[in-house]
Amino acid sequence: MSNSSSSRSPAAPAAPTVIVVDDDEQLREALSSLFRSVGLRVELYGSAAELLAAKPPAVPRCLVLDIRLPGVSGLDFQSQIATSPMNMPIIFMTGHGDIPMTVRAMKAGAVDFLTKPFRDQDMLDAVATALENDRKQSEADKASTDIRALYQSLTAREKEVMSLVTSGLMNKQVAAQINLSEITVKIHRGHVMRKMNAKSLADLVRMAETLGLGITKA
Amino acid sequence: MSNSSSSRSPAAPAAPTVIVVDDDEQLREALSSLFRSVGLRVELYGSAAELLAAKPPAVPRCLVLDIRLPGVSGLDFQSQIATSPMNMPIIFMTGHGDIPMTVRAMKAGAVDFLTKPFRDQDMLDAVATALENDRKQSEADKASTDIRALYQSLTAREKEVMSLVTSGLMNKQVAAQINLSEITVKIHRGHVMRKMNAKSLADLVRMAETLGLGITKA
DNA sequence: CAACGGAATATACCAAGGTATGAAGGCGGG
DNA sequence: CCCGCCTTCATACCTTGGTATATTCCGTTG
Repeated sequence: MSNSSSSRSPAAPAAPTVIVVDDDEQLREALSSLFRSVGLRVELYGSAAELLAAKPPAVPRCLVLDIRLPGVSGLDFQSQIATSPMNMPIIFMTGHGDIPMTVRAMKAGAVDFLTKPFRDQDMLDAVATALENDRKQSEADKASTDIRALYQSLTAREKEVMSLVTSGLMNKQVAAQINLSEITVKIHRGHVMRKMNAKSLADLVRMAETLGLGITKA
Repeated sequence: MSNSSSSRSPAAPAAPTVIVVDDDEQLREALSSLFRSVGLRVELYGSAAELLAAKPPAVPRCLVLDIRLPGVSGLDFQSQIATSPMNMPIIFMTGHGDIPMTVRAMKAGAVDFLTKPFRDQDMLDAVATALENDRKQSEADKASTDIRALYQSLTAREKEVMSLVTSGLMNKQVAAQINLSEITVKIHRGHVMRKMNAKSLADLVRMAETLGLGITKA
């Protein structure tokens, strides 16, 4: 069992994937072999539309994209993807780019912007950075999403109590604030702790921070 | 002309300042009048060295800088300033820039990278963004610095107790962890609350977050 | 050396947090 | 209509947090 061929283990980290979108098939193939040579998975597409039609791979992944694409431009595609669930780090390539284009891409969060011809190592460095960013991002997203799900399982009152408690008020102060008896606040508070799966008040405060609670009504 | 010369009010928000560094005097003057026309303070320098010799103005402020400067390059100056106490947002200008230069500047956090000739409005927009960034940044810095100062006033034991308490442990658990009696932990804890000026445990937890406590020894 | 502050501990007391049991009213869905 | 859920509150009891007072030990500094 020195793991070789069959890798259907559920806890497998899933090989990092690079998605290449370029209308030049030769370049696609060259990039594909470059990336595979360092152990990365690769998906190739000739246009943005093809990519959108496909199912996005598991994280970590990133996009390597020519700024000039058939159909939408690379920059437009960047803004499009940024607000979609398959948001991922982007590395641009260009043959005839200009500075304003570069600035726009970088402002919108591109990891790098390489001019053709580029050195293989520059591309690999950019991809490594992008994949690491994606890993971190999806990790943070998951934590945030999980907490948000728990939070949504709270009733309106419970959310209210959680907000006040995590802002540092004592039970009696919370009670006065929302016109309840202290004992009722304690009950809600207990429910909040259980439902949020918080093992301590410190825990709950950190969750409230992640949720952005308390900033809301300032 | 209601308020012109004498503005020595202590709580004054201090006019936002744009610092221009360019070896072309004509351009300096043009930018100066542009910025003053929208009510901004301006400081003009012919080189990076001149700026470094001067006393940096109060926030909010930002730097407008030609990429090609006498002496150090704009990019080198950027890395230099980034780690210095007078760190501030930078907007680059260039007559003969290229894409790799642009990418490097943007990766290093430049707010914008304008090619000469640029439209006045583009410059003003960039400056407005930069000043807003600087305001936010210095606000966050100040909060963090204040908390760090309070934290440094704690004794070694108190720091230890603060770390464990904000990680969610009960007094008795803290006591067991560092081999103390519970009563002693309570005393240290009380000292921590007073010294850190925390009005509640929630407060203290948030401060610990700002300090990056608990991540340290995982 | 003496004084001082940090650290540790104990006893005692009070305030606050937390849970269990019981009970009551409102409101929506089967 | 009845059941379940949310909400509210009370009494009782126990745990935990927080403070005060007092004592001891240690190391540094005037």
